[in-house]
Amino acid sequence: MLTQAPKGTHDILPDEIDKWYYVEKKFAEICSRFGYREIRLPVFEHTELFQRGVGETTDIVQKEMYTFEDKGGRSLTLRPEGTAGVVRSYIENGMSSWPQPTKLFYNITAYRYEKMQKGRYREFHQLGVELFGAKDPSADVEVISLMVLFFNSLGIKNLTLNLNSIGCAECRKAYNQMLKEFLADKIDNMCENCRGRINRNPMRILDCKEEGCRTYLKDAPSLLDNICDDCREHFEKVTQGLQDIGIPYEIDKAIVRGLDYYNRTVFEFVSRNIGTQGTVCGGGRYDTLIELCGGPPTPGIGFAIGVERLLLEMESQGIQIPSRPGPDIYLGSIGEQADRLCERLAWDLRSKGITCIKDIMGRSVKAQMKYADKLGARYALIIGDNEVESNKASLKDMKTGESRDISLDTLIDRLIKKREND
RNA sequence: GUGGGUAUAGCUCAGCUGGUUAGAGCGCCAGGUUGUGGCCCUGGAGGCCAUGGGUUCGAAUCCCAUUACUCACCCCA
Repeated sequence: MLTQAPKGTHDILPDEIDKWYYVEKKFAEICSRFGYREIRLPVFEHTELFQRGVGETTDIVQKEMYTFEDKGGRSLTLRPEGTAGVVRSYIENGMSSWPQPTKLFYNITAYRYEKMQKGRYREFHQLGVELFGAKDPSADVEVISLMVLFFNSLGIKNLTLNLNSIGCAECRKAYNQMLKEFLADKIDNMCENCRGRINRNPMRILDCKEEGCRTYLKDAPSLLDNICDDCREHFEKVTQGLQDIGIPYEIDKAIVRGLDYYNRTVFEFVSRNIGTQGTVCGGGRYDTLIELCGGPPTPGIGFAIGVERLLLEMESQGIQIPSRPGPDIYLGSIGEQADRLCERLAWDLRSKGITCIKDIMGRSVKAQMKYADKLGARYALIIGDNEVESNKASLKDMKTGESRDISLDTLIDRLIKKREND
């Protein structure tokens, strides 16, 4: 236990950190291209926020939250997702009086007490955006196009964009009634899960994968076919907008999204080759959430990308991520005098912005060269008594293997010049 | 929460139906004559065989439990 990371967490080691930087940087870049600015929020919030914001009936709130009491007796919860916190901040900081719309993006860890499997962790990373104040369908299109551009910029192909509209509260009320009537004579023969859902959240029944239930559901009315005129028009404009810019999508009447706050447009990007947890990205519109949390009535829309799944997908597509170059130079030394000289040289080089590694192990020249090679150093310099005397040394190019005598006084200038040429 | 699989060196794995000092490759460290990496060669370190019980003359190997990892259901990013 002492030497084991908690279940569902994982270390990101130096060898893989470049991938993370790469993806995060790309995301920030694309977001700012659309005018989204980054927001950083606390890892924990008042438990109440998630109960209200995510929804009491959801699996997340009912059984997956990391909730604890602090020493002041407050009930706090590690965020299970990003939207609720952003909404809280939007209200608390009066963002409704900022120039509208408010466009935010974030890069967070999130926490859910879940049983692990491929692509599903208890601590996981999400990249997401939230757009407040725009109810127009073109906001939906913008957010979706941002994601597509992001995936494209990473070279990811073959993700399916699944799209649906789950209508507004009005349509859903009417639809739930319709669904209940449709199921009235069937529900007793359906699975336990469905029987529980019939009163709590009838729509979720459509999601059931049980063979038996599926046959009963074959002719069930779909929500999308029964949404109100306003919602229908909204959805049609969204699909039209996507067609206008050539973004392919599939209508999937089954996606409902597991969080209560969604309405109208919901969508996800799904992969077929990273296991059963194939949803790389999920999101949708939430026009009542801000008000529900105590803010002014404000429409909103957003999505979150699961970074672990994104990286899995990139790996499965064989996408190479450029890794950081090695140090500009390795300074090796033999003996105490030489080491002192290296110490000064290293300081000067680093002060000038040159990446420089010097020996601190007191190893043999051969061992030092091997080390320089493993680090991927561009150049290597070995300082011994002779070099201390003459203030000259031979600079070795680790790529070509060629060496050249140079004066130590000109080392920095030379390295800067060489780096520009590379 | 339900079910399946797995657990031997830092990593990837051998170790057959129980038999004495537990193995390989990679990695790490050190050497292969004077102060220079990659290839090659040699040597070394590193394992209470996940933990705890049992069966047996004898267990890494068989049985049980625990824990962890993993995959699937559920749900989701």
